[in-house]
Amino acid sequence: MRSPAMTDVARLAGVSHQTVSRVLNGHPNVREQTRLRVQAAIAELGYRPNRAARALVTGRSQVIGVVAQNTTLYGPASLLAALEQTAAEAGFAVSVGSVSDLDHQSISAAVERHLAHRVAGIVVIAPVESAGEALEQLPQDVPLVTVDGDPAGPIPLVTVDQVSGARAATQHLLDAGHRTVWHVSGPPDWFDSAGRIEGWREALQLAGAEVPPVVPADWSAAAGYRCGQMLARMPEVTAVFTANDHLALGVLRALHEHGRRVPDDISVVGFDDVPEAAYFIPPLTTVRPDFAAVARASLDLLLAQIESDVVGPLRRTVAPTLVVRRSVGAPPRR
Amino acid sequence: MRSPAMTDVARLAGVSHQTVSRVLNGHPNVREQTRLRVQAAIAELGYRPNRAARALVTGRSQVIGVVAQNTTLYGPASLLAALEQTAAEAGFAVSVGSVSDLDHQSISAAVERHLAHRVAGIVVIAPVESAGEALEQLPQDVPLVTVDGDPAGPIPLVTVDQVSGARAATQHLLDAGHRTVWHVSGPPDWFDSAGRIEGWREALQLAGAEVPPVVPADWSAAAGYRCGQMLARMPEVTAVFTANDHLALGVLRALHEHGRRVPDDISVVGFDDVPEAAYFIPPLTTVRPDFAAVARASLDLLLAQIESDVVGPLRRTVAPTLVVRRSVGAPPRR
DNA sequence: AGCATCAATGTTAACGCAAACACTGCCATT
DNA sequence: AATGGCAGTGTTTGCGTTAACATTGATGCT
Repeated sequence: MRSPAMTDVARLAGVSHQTVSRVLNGHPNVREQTRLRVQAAIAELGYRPNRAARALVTGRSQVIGVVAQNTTLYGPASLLAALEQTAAEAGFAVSVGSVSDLDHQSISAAVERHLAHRVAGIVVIAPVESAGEALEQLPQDVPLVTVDGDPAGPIPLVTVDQVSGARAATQHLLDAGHRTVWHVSGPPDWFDSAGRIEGWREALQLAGAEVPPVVPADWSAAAGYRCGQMLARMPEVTAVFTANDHLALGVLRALHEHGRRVPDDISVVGFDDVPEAAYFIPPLTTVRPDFAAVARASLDLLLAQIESDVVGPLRRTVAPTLVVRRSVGAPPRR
Repeated sequence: MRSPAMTDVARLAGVSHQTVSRVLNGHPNVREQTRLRVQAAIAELGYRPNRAARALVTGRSQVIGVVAQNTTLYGPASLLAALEQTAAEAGFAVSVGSVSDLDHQSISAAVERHLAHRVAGIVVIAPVESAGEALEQLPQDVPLVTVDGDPAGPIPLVTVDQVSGARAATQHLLDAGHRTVWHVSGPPDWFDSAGRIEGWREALQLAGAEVPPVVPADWSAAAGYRCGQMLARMPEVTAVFTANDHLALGVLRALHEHGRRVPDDISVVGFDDVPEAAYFIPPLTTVRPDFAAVARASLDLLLAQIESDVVGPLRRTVAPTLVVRRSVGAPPRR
């Protein structure tokens, strides 16, 4: 028994399938009484429009493709969830296309998979340079938005304001009385890392503070732990801003093992506000990006392109907020 | 300029569109020379088959729908990522359908959204009773697999062996010399919670140990912290098994604040092995579920149904492994 | 009254593809 | 030489939908 199609509904309601289509798509010129009859027939048959057929005839499906690398990380996972929810509210489904690397080939392959499905638009979470390059070379026949992509690139972009977030974090530490702030950074090829470094450096320079060398890491607690072990041995370090919360966690443990108390001896600030950051030892002061806002902005940009075919250097920035907890204090008296 | 269709390829290759179709779908009876000509034409035009058209004519798209509640949590996020990857390898795309609640209505709505797209199959991450009930009442015209669903239900199911994992965790604590083990559990309506409670209780009973009352919580570090504050005040508590790692994190902090050292005074074991568990203070002994294996099993079951229409009480269980770190030690001498 | 207008509805033609069926040679068998 | 089978290919049909166009009947205007 195949599922009912539009003609079945039409037959039951005593109208043509086209009228059913009009009811379904909210066209104006349908008599109220007819509309009700059709809707009753739809309900009675449990009819559900076939999106594939609609996609075929309109050339676009009501699906948005998302390309991301590692949806296990807190940031991407949150973003994906927010995108899905926002898209659902706008009547779109979300199809995920994970990708092992953010190199040219993987990105193109993922995008083309989405293209084969005739998605209405694509959101690429493209935090590294190579991703941006890959996208620029893509056939531009589908609405595209990048998130956390290349701020200097030509592709419509939504991004968390890394710079202002990092600035706020650093300023917060300076305000507490620290002479300077060290920074444990994320992977060097991520734009997120670059932005956070930039904001940190700006805040220091603005305050006339010395700018220590960046301590390079990745996003993992493991790397944070390694860097923390080093920082713990340097008595002049009294304040650390890490590029994310997991790095902070690693740093916290290293400091703890070396007997350096937080915040009494060293203050620490993270980035992301993962849900458990409030339960680190001590509770972590951190910067919270608004993923829902990023998702909304991305969809806005995408829908704007879908509906009006304007492709321009669209850009949207979402400001994060500082969440103050107990991991920051005054520097120790010398 | 619309994108090329099969007929365009056919014209260029000097064959009929049907031959192009045969080449695309790997049908045998095509001369090698013809195949090459067609493939050359495909490459030249940059032709890409229209999945929507294929879905229309075959009645099934090469898409698998996933229904999940909160893909921000580590477990669901990992599972989703693993599913996506496994599905991609089998030539399927994954469409996500998040759901705010796991009640009847939300689940049905999400499933029906997927049905409208004529997905080939649906994976429901359905860890609570109400989800199972909703699914049983659904029209059974699409292959369906639940993950972490009702072990007693009639729907094909893949599940992490919560019981054996919890048993191993508890046994590990008993082996370290503890007289008994306390358990901080997850939300009471989750099957995961129930399974972990069951395994914990089994291990205690098998060892002839006293079974303390379950300490009820949810999955959050906040709840873990609250329970930890209580447990910290009870001198007889020397070993705690928490239903997940974030609970353990909260417990660890509460214990730390009360001056109870881990593992010297109290031992703690978690569940999930989140990436940062190794950097808790101290590094957390925990149970690691194999999400990739769960994803593979789910897809196996789904593809089996898709290909052969066998719907039976299929069931697959994936055993987790204990990861030993430093949060477990011998109980303090009295 | 006659005609234009317009709302409400129906009819037809795509969209791109795969399945069913039909056709064409060629080869092996009788 | 006639027959049958079969590999290789083409033709036709229909999937469920929307868009474009066609039709109908009622209304308002001159």
